[in-house]
Amino acid sequence: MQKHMPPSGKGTGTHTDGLSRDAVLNAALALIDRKGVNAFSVRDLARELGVYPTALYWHVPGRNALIAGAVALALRDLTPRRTPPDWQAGVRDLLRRYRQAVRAHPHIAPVLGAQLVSNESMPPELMEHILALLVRAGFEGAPLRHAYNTLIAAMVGFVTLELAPLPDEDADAWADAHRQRMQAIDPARHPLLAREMGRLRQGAFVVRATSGTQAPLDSSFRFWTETVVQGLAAMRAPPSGGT
Amino acid sequence: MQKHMPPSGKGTGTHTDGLSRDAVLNAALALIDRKGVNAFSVRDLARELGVYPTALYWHVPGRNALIAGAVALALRDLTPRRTPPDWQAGVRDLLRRYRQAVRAHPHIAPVLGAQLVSNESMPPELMEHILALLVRAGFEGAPLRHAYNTLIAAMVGFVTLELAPLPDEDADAWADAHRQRMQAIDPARHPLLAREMGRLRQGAFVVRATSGTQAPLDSSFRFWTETVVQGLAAMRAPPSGGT
DNA sequence: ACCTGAACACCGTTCAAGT
DNA sequence: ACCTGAACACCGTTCAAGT
Repeated sequence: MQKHMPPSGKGTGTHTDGLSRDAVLNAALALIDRKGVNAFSVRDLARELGVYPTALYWHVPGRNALIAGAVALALRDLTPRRTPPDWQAGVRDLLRRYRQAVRAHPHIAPVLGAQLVSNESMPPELMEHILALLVRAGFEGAPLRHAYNTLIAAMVGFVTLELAPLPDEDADAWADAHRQRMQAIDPARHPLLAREMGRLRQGAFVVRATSGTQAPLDSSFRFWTETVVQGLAAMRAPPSGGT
Repeated sequence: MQKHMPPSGKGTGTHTDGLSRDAVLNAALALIDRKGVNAFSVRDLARELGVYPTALYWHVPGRNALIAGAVALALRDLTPRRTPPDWQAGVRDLLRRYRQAVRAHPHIAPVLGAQLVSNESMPPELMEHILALLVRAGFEGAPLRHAYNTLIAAMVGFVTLELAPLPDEDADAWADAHRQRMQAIDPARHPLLAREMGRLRQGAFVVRATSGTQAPLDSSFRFWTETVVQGLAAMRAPPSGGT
């Protein structure tokens, strides 16, 4: 019944020969950092560790768990130790820290966006911290849950898109083709798109031909952060009449 | 040089025997709807079409293109024909329509969140429409680009998380384990999380044990939408002094 | 307890060959 | 123009066996 249960923390610790769950996950994260999640394979990882592929199954239930564990490592030091009194500063700080953490391991971005729930990558301290910020902002009851969902979506959403991987097989070929496609936009049918093309090419989702890894969207990220902070501030009280 | 170029639209059209790029992509979307993107395989698709796997390569360059094309199909009728005069209503409508489109094909959510850029899934009409809304809201110059990025992230972000697939192998086993994990939260270390547990289990990211497919987060989505609208409204003018 | 080794049932994609 | 058919170089995971 009870498998995948390594030496229990204490014990051994003398020789670095044996694999250990931690060593495996660290190696997995390193490999993902180099090749991306899609190209990440159990067999590659085993090769890297000088071990038969099946040896890994002693420490970890399978490929998915390897990825989830690696992502958890990447988010380990994300949560701040204290909740700042100013909730708006706290939100800004949270978004900034999350972005920093993912930027250190850009290839995990797709997993965070798409499989957030299915792994235990998200530390409970982070969720507690988010709730604390929102309680300080004055949310309670049902709206607290909605604000919680909103803040998590805000934290993950922008960064997932910003760091989304471009096709890395024939990277240059794709980039050229994409640039042409964008330059070929018909100004008659899409006037605004054509007019703003110059600016959008600098760094706009879908239009850009580079990933956020190479060309960070710093000022758009700040804009995003302010939008969220202002929006949450406005949502604290029930909408005051009007249209 | 020029491959993957089917009959050119006109012509034939008499017999439904030959594959045609469109038939292939439609079948791909149907298969993805049933099995999810991860489990989607070229060989399965070929089997379904009663054809050798390699036959598909005549109509489409490879697996990635199959997925991108299928996603593009799912977003085909997303863009509204006209830009409403009220930009706030337009934003609400856009987010709602996007969510509806993805809810019709929930398994494409991960791809949209993570690979938005790399495929041509995003129709140019949609980008034009987004720009039109934001111009109506009063954005121009650099802020227009930032608002564009913000609105796209807002459109994609929440829905990607809401419809993120849970582990579907041992679904029930995972759900039970996850519920226990959440129930075991230590109230001493995570007081707010423990206190709000009852409400959060109903439908909060990371905490919930069901996907948005089965348990939609309707009211949180409305909250999200309002937050974005209010936030954008606040960002139209430069922040007016104050702390 | 931890790893080897063989085996199973798959993959995506290439290339040459058919019609 | 469009598809067959064989082949290549991979996968993740199982199970029994070793030590």
